[in-house]
Amino acid sequence: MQFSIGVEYALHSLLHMVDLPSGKPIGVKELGLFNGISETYLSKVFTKLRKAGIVRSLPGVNGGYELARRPEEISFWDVIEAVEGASPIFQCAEIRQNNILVDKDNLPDSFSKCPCLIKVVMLEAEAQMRQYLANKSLSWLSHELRNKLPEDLNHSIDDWFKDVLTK
Amino acid sequence: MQFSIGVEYALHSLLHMVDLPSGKPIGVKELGLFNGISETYLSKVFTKLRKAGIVRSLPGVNGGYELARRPEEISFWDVIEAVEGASPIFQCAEIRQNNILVDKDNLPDSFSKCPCLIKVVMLEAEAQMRQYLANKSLSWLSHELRNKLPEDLNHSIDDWFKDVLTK
DNA sequence: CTATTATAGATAACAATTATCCACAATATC
DNA sequence: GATATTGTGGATAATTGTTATCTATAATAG
Repeated sequence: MQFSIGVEYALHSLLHMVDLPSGKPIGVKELGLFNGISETYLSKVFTKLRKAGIVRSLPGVNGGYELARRPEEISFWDVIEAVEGASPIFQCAEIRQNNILVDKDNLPDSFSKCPCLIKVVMLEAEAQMRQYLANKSLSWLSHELRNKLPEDLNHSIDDWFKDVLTK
Repeated sequence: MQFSIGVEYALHSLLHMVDLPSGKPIGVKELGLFNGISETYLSKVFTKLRKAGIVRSLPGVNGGYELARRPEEISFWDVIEAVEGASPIFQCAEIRQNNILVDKDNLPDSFSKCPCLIKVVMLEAEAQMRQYLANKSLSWLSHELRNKLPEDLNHSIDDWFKDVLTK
């Protein structure tokens, strides 16, 4: 049970879009090159991010993607949900209905009234994780890394993107 | 991204082992039949549960499995970890090392000193979920269901297992 | 008009999950 | 001791999901 690698691609890419000058979209090609990851797969990931309203696309020459909202308002969970889809981690298969004592075509009232308790526990556990991730924003991540990475690396990164955008 | 169906199989099966008389193991065949799920796959799941020390096996005629610890001391998380394995949900691929500005064979100090911050966030999020699940025990689940399910269904369940064990 | 970029669909390569089968070891019962 | 039952471990098949690529198309800046 794992998150898709697409989540990691998305976060590492979106991170660097925080500080780009507005009105200057960045292409999937550049983001893929910068991160050393598959460009074509990354383009699929960005299509999902766009459909989720996290980024905005600008087709055509010098086009690309830019953040569709302020980075304070883009959380880790927003990104995960966009890339992974909204379905829960624990997909209850309702096997209680397979129980030998239960008639599937005529379920007892207690089943329609109460959801499977195991499912309830799992969903609540997932909600705990979700809450934590919904409180970590892209802008927080960006600031933390500016503080933690060495000055010169931050500088090289800034320069690289400045270079690419003025090509 | 989803938990294996094996987790659901395990929880639904272990649940009914809580109230069995001690010294009376129950077979995978019976548990599979009772829950209406694949017996052969369930046997693989129980092998994992045994290796994790959650159940104890007794081979031979009238053999089967029984809980290896008190149900108060078996948590949802114990079961998940046994079935899914202990590897984290977010398997950081360290793509920061692929970065075009980074020499993979000569990583900057900041990389060896600090783990990828995105990974740190994800692991902490998983820890939130884990903590919740580590606090829900098999005995809690069993008691809750005894209260919530209708009297007659609880009774039929008890009868079914009593029947099977005295065959 | 042309080059560039995102979009969408098809599809391939690969990996993981789910499920089954078989040979074998252990054990209760007769 | 013979036999039937039950777990064990390995091999494998069927199915599904993930990751990655390619192609054709639409949009747009210059």
